[in-house]
Amino acid sequence: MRAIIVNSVNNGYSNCKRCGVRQSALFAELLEEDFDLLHDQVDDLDYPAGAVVYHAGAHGDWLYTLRSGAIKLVRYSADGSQRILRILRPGDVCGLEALVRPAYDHTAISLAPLKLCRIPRAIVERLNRETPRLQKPLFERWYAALAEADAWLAELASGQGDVKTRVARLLLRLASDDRPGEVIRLSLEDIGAILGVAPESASRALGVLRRGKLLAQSDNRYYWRVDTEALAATLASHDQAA
Amino acid sequence: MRAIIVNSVNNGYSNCKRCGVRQSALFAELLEEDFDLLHDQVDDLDYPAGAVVYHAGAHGDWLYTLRSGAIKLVRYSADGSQRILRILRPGDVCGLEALVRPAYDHTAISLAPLKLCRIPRAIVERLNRETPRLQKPLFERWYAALAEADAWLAELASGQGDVKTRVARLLLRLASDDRPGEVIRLSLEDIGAILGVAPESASRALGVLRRGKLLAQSDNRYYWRVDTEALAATLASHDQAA
DNA sequence: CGATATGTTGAAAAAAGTCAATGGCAGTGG
DNA sequence: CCACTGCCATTGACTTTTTTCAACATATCG
Repeated sequence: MRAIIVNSVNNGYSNCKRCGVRQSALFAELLEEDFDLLHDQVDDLDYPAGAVVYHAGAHGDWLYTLRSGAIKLVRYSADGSQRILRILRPGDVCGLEALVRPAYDHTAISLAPLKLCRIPRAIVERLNRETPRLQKPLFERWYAALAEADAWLAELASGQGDVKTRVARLLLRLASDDRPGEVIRLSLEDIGAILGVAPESASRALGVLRRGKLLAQSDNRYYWRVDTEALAATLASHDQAA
Repeated sequence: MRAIIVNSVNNGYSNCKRCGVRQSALFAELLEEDFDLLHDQVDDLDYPAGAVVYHAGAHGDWLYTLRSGAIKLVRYSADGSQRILRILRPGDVCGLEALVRPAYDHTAISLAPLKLCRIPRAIVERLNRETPRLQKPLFERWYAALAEADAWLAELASGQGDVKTRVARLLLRLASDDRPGEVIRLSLEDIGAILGVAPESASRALGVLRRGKLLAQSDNRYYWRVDTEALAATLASHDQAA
């Protein structure tokens, strides 16, 4: 579980330029010349499910872009309870705070087998110093993280409906174009750590969705099959009523 | 209430350079020469309590730095309910998203009479283009907003204790060195919109704090008097027990 | 194939929400 | 200056939701 597998040390020129997530990722606007700086510096990593990419408090030496899988960002309280602050999906960047603070703020744990690119912080800083083209994507990333946090506060926190509707909203929010009809599978404990509810309550909410044919097992053990449209419709009518 | 009072159009050179919140604000690291760009562009505004600084969806033409008072950032749901996503205090920057999106994400409303500086977005963008010195403070601001959102998710959201402890944590988090022993006074409805609880529940929680001498009226109608140390101690022992 | 994790379900207890009545304060207008 | 009005806060009684605890089922992994 703690093993990390380094697939290959690529040269940035050939791999990053062609990377599938490049459009949505950090290096979308770089030019040919800029990629020379990445040469041999970006590593391509695989992690199994449940692996820790980094711990809160660890020295922030790398930024990561997620190519496939999903990551939970966790914060542990003094009393040992945990809270999940965000779920990252392909295209997202992880560890941005390394650009501003010496250490990571959260613990990053994989929810499914990961493919990610590990970029030394120093390289990002240098690129950012030497070309103006990295700044906009970086601002976009900061904004994306903040917008996601705001959405969780506004939609998922308590007072925004009963547990059942909040679980439904969470599933809908986790849906991505990346895997249509599929949503990353969360443990009851994880749902609890996102919504601030007891795992039993999460179980009951999922039960209702399953019975309503809105949720089912997927072929892939790390994902659920979700009827996104029907779910959205249910939520819309529910909101209307309220 | 909708009136805004423009105190004075200063010239950036003389006023911004000497501004009390400059150290913690956007322009901390600028040099003499950079201030020439600010000349006559930064306005000094006063708002009464309860005034709207900008509406969600409005064109994001300005960034604001808060010099005194407090601002709530509000998001309204489809059903008319509101959620408060952050409370800004002196030194904070407001409307950062204007650098990345055409419109503001939240509605900004004053909780007490405000003094703030209004900076045209274009000026910030230009300064940022022409000097590398603005980038770090901007990154810091993005990070500060995100760190605050994370803290609210982790400490204030449901599942992190009963209403009473969450209200206590909120008060503690709103305390600032700016006004030692004082905390911005929130209406019960606002506390509800932050914590996702009913105003009546907030009232009962405040009642307990008042009876424990941890909370009292202040001379200033817009603030509470809070025994910060005692409050922190109460919370610490409570956490320990749990 | 058993052992441990994780998920499900029921019943009781606790927390918070709702509803309604009351009280207090601020600002308004006689 | 006082009474009136409207808004916000407080409090109690009752209802609903959610948690908790416990038992049981199911799946996963060695």
